Amino acid sequence: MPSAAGAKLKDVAALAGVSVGTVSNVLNRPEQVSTEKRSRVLAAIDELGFVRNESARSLRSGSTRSLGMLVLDVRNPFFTDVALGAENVAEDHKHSLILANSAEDSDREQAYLDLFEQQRVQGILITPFGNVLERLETMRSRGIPSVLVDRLARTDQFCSVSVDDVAGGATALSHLLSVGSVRPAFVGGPFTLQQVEDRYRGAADAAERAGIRLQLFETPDLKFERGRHVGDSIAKLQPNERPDAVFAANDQLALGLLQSFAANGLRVPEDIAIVGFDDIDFASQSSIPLTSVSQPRQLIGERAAGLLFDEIDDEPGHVHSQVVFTPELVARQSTRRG
Amino acid sequence: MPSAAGAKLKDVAALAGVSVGTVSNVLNRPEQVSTEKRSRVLAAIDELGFVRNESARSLRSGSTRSLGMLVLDVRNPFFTDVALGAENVAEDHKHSLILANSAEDSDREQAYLDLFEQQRVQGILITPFGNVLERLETMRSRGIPSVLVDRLARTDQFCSVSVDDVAGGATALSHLLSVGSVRPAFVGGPFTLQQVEDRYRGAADAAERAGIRLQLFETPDLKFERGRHVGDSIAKLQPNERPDAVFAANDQLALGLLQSFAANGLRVPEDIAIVGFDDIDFASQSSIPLTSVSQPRQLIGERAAGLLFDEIDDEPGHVHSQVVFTPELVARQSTRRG
DNA sequence: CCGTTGTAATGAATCGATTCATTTGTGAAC
DNA sequence: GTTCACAAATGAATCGATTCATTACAACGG
Repeated sequence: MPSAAGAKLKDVAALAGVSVGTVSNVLNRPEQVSTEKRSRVLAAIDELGFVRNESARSLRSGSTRSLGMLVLDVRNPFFTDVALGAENVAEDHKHSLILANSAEDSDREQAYLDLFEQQRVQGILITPFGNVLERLETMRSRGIPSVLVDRLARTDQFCSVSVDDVAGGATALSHLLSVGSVRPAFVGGPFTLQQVEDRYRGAADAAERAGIRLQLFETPDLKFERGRHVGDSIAKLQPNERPDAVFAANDQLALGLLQSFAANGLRVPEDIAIVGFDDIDFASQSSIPLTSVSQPRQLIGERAAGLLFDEIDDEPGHVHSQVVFTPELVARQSTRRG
Repeated sequence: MPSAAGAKLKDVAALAGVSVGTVSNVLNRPEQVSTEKRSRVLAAIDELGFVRNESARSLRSGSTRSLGMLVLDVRNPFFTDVALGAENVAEDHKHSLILANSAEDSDREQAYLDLFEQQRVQGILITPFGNVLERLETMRSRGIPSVLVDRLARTDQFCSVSVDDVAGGATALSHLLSVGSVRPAFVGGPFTLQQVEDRYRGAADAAERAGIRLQLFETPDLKFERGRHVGDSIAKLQPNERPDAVFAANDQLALGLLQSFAANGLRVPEDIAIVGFDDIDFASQSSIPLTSVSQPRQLIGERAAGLLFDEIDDEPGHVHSQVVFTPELVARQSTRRG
């Protein structure tokens, strides 16, 4: 249990009686070193408590063993799951993942991109918030590629991994119809969010195909509180003009509706059914388990990281690709047919 | 919008017509450079798109601008909140926080400590899982101090920031008594977890002081599913031998109980009241909002990071301190008195 | 015995920013 | 006019690991 402070490669070489080059080889290409010297070096490393200096390593070799990941909100379980998937892949490639939180703030987003650039990460996984695509392109031209996560690249300048929200919206609404809804409603907003727009469009189209009108309750955000608020106004409506089922643009909103309905004495699903979107853990853990549209979160992270490594490893021959997952519905009690 | 690839400090110096030392000064001590040269340098930096190489910087200067943080489970909202608090403080000190997930796995924990050591982080925030205290001490002796998070240091070798779980347990139980419980129960385990042990002891002592017996339902873990399972067996008991209130060791467990009781037709809080621990967001977002014992999560992270910087900045004179927060109860509908 | 081939090992040069001892320049003081 | 103080600027040395051209040596064939 040695505790010498700050041994460096040179010291190891001296103690083992070999050259610095040999020590470096033991660290990086152990198969090219004779068994005898290798074990002498390893013994010396152990005795001195030598830890290799990553700064020096990456300065000389020109490459860091790390990826940067920039998400909109670390507190959102969706993103931690995606990050988990990405981290697993990074680990397989012996890279580490630096997770950063733009917190839906353009300045922070820029600052973290600065940081990633300074740290010379090998690549970036990002759910863009502000207007950063142009910057990402110049970063790629300087050798730092990026992959868009949870956002379809409209250009073919990037790889992206996303989910087909239109299909998800259609699935959700079809499900409501299949359990007997004749007066469905959509709750969500703002429509400037592509995902809200897509989920609504999918649902509206599905309703139209069935010859049914989809009522709309537009909201300025997707938070729990907002759901409770909208829920209160829905509960106040006369039974004959009240929706018999709602599709909420995400689970937070859906949980808010659920709480409000419970507080207002509406029975779910008998009086009104609810389907959410994202299938966060708490959807299934609610008192009345929530039906939700599920996205393969870890898989999204894994594929994104996979694409990124493709581009890192094969820079010239790389062809950008857009991976789009189709979400699936998980039926639970909140839409159980009576 | 320049796109030259890989400009380095020397290039900037050449373009601005100054020495490399001056450019470095503009970057690090701008007040020591004349206004004229400073602006010439800044213009050159801009024109070349120069980004300083952090590896080279920290190799030469011997210090990185980063902290490592190692938590038990990034998917647990408790830890993301703590991390958020720590990150804010790190940002104030112009440091970045590298967040890693030991996932309650000793090997991963060791691997991340290796990584932190190689990256020469300035300090470490850690919720230890395996037996790492000894290693942390040798790391400190090599210049990397650490602070224990959500865990009271039993030695005075470390700073720590934690919560008084005994007091929290007592508060929870007193609350149940105050709303009229005469047959309370505790649900939680394993008792090898210090936190479970403490919360139970606090509750048991409070019950004893009131001359009331605290029933115990021990569990092998603290997960949602487990709560549902225990809830089912509690619901099967005869009304006269069934607890009239339960204190769950954490919110996951409490939510499981809640779901089970709802499914079994027990009314909360009329038939049985519930109090949880942690006050995660979803506690308040449940259909029946959950009373819970709340820990100042972000504050924990902030204080921990603060103590760490104290030690980093003032290595010789630093005295370790143990910060212990007292949690507080947030009463909601699940214990509303009838 | 010489030449060839291949494996191990060597160590000086290198990555790019920072540091610091030194030089240059300016103005004030005498 | 000389000295002194002080600010500004310089550039060579440096951090520590990696790289790669070179050397050392052994084995083998002819």
